[in-house]
Amino acid sequence: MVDREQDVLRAASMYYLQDMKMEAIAKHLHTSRSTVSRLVKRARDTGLVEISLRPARSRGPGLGQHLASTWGIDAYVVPVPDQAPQVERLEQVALTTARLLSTWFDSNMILGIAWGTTLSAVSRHLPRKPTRGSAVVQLNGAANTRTSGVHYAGDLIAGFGTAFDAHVHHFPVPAFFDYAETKQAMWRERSVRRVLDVQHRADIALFSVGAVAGGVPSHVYSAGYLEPEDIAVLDAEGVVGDVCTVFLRADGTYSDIALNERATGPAPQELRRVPRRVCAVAGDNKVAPLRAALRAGVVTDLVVDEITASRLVAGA
Amino acid sequence: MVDREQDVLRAASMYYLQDMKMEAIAKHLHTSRSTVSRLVKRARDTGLVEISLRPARSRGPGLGQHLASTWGIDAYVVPVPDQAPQVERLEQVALTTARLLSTWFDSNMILGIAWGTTLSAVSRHLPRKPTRGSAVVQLNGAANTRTSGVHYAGDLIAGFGTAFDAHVHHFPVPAFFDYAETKQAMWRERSVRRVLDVQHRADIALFSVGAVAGGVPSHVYSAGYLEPEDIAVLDAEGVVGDVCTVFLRADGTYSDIALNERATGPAPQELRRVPRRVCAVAGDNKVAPLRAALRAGVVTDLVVDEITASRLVAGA
DNA sequence: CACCATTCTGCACGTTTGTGCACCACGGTT
DNA sequence: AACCGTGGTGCACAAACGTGCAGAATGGTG
Repeated sequence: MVDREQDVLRAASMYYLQDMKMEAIAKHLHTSRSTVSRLVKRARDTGLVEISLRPARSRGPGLGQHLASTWGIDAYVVPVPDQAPQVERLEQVALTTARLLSTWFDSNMILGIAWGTTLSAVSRHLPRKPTRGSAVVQLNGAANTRTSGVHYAGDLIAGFGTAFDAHVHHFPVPAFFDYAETKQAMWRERSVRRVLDVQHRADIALFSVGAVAGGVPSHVYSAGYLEPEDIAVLDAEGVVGDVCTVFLRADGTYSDIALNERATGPAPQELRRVPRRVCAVAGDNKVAPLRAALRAGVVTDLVVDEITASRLVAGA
Repeated sequence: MVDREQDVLRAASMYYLQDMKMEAIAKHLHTSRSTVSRLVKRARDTGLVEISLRPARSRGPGLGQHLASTWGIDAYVVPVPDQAPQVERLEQVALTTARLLSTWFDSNMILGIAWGTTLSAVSRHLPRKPTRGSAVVQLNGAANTRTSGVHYAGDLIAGFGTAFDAHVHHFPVPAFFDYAETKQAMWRERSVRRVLDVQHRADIALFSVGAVAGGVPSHVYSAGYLEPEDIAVLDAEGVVGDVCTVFLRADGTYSDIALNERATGPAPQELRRVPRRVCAVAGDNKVAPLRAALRAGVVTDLVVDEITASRLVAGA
């Protein structure tokens, strides 16, 4: 066979665009129906076929529409069983996010990503969609006192990179500096500025929110990034969670929180320069930080499971 | 049931985005599997679900890629059986065009359309996709010496209008004026200017090409729009076909063709102001005019069947 | 209230699609 | 040349899906 991929394309086109039965396609391609089934599956897996739903804002009333109009965002509410365990909710949200992302991201674009439990789940579900001239950039540092974070955040970013055939830009700094002065100093270094520059040109940012308290603890609070006294200070300040390692209060404010001077992620104000800012959230303990993030205006596209969404609306 | 459409959405989301079996979805929705099958079908029919293939330009070599790189366009080559009759080729191209169009067109956009056999076929395959604040505008007149053209072109445009819930703007002029002076005069009228103004703001233009000679004769030449002496002049000028009633020579030139002074459609130069210009073509006799249209640079997105595409490439 | 028309539902069945398996073709190794 | 691993194929069966049909729910009308 001269060109295998050509058949994948033809099969997909005939199947999805022209509603032909696999039987008929098989005859056309001089092969068996089973092979056509496999060709079509392949087309889906390699991201050649994109299946998407129109976002909530253009639809009738409902949870999604409510979120959309209340916050002025596009909301994707993922249906989940009524008492689904947190893990499953996370998994479904991650799957949906992965698909949406792969329909949005394309050649010559730059994707900025944070890291954490949610993002890691997203990366596991990414379909492969080869692009050209695109890049993936890490939005905040990952090193802490115990590890360089290279493996954890590195693998994560690499996952996005290979899914899209994108260049990857790592951000080799700790999640939090110990001294704000070090950050100031580093931010003047050209190696760091290069990464910051790529971040500023990002077309899409993908992140979740971190919760200070509750069920599945965010990496930020559990992996030795913060000292006990830091956490005590956060409590005192009324912090409910973070976006890209920048801490937020319940009302969405974040300036004058001391720790943010030492954080490496983009503050909401900077983040808002990215045209499309996708936030994927699942979990009861993330309701409060999610509301804070919405108030801070950092979200343009929200992917959230039904249960979390209804708690968000209810507790408003 | 409080909200029927909500279930359509949930079902589609679970089925397409989360790969759940209909059985499982049925349990969630407290209904039967058959109902879920119907919900999902409805989601497809109402355009809530969009299925699309990545265009040729980002893919490997092949007919589509060749067209894409030769002409700098996005090409969608529709696979058809080797000896498919012209009608079937047209039908398949129309189906694919209809789908693509409905993924591209959205709220607050303006769609300009020509008319003819091909466009009529496209309108038959349009899925319903309700939008808000959008409009459809007729690009060229349709009246001739025998009918006002209102029914033919009118129904066609209405079809697009209802598919998208869009306002429709008719263009109540003949396809060709008998005297160029009349056109000049009419173009100063405010009723006409209003339509021209909408045309100028179009985000997408949809048209085919007309062929002077051959198999399925274009409406333009067969429905009494032109007098025999007009056609003789066209032959003498070396005209191979038309785009929106503007005639083109094989090399894509069109100025100084007398008849174009009396045509009502936008000339290539004006047409090129529309950001996305979709051309749907099927049929051997349309190869020459298609090449002329490509040379004139009026096409950004081409939908064409495999056979026509290969003749285009071959005879270059 | 009774009536009809319309729409929706679940069932049962036939159709369409997915996949484990055995097999074959090919290129690289020993 | 014999060997082996990888990736592809068709078969046959199992799983998943679509749809005609008959009956239930809904919503006007007389």
